Amino acid sequence: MANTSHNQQSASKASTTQHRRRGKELEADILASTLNLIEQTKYEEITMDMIAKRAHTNKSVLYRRWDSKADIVLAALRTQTTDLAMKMRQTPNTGSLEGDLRTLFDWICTLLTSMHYANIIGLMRERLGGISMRDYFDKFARKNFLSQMVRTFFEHASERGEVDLTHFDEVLYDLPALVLMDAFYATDDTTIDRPRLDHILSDILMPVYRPFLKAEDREAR
Amino acid sequence: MANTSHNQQSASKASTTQHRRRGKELEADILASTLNLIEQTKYEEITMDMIAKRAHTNKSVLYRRWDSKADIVLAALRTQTTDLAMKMRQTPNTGSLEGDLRTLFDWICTLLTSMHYANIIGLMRERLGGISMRDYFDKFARKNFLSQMVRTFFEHASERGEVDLTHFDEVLYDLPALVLMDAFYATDDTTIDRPRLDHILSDILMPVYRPFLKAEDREAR
DNA sequence: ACTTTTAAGGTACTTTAGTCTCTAATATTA
DNA sequence: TAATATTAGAGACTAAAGTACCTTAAAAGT
Repeated sequence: MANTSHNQQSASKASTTQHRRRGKELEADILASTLNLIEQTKYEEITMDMIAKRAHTNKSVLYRRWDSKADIVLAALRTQTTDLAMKMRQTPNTGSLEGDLRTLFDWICTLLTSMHYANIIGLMRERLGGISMRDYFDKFARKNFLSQMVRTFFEHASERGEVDLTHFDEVLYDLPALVLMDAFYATDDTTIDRPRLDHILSDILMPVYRPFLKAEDREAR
Repeated sequence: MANTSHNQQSASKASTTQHRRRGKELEADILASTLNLIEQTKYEEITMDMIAKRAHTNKSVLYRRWDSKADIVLAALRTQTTDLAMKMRQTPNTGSLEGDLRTLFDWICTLLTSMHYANIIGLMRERLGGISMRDYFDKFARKNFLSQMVRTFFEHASERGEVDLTHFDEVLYDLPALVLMDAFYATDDTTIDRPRLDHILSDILMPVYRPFLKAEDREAR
């Protein structure tokens, strides 16, 4: 959305008409440039000056909007996942917790095998590894697309009376993201494919979630 | 020539005899100083020069032994956990997987409530948050004390014929560390106490591990 | 139209991780 | 004891994140 509306007519200094960008327009351009960079360069090799230069603006402007390099990169990334969430239509609602989770994992699988996102694991491992644990946990864990979606599934399940969340722990919403993160980072051969994802869902996540299902819903499997 | 280098010996401590430390002796002093610093200062506020100065040595010496700030801090931390492992005697071997895990969690609980380690959560959250995801996963995940110990439990259980690891996934060794990490970082009220730990073990970890127990061992709980 | 306020552009500065290179003390070997 | 090899000490240097401050374009208000 709001794509490349205005081009930088004259790339160099000889620009006759300046059209100084402001507000959302400038912000969108900066995030697009950041995303563009992170698709080619790993996190620690990106400099704020590179981002500024590519967006034809300047470091001060960046720091006026975001507090740090991690902030701007994560913000850029979030535009992408939000975009992705759009493509994937809205939150699944199959009528059962396990069904919703399977749909989500199908999406992830599609995402991982699709042309455009084929290198997303490499991206996570190589390009985003420089992000700090604090930035990850403060700005990404539990705020990320995946964890939010899992939380929603449980809210829906709770409304349906499918689960009893009396002894539920917040950690559990984040578990899929954590386990996938660990698998992405720590797997030497980077083949996170459908069987592996199926296994993670069936043999790791579902055994944790199943005890929270009310008795009558537990017969599955 | 003509530099004023020799005034340095009287500068810091009136040490008449120089005794230039070398090898392991120097290394131990540096790690002790690092640990000392990290007990008072958060990771990103520690500078390599601070470490060097406190150890009465110099940055070059640090970089000759370790590749980065993360390296040296994690190395210092590892001396501590190794030390802790000593205090805790060796790896538990109660004769059952669940027993071993419970012993481990008891240790963690003791550790968390003991005077000296009371602020270890704060330490993790505030002092080590600056470590990058890459450093965490490359140098800590699956290499840490906890994950290694869990792996050992499973090896013992496998030798006893208690578990069947045919469909086991490496992620599972790291799961306790991951879940605790998430709980430590993402919990607003930082009370990771015995009930919470019990809950994490009983309601999150054991449900994942139990399916790998052979049928006859599964009656527990 | 004119003034005020807001936000972008630009540049120099500070700090710290990490590198480089030279000198000096100590260990090793002859 | 003397030559040689190691490794510590010292300090200058580079690069990049983040800050400070000032100038300039363009809104918004009068």
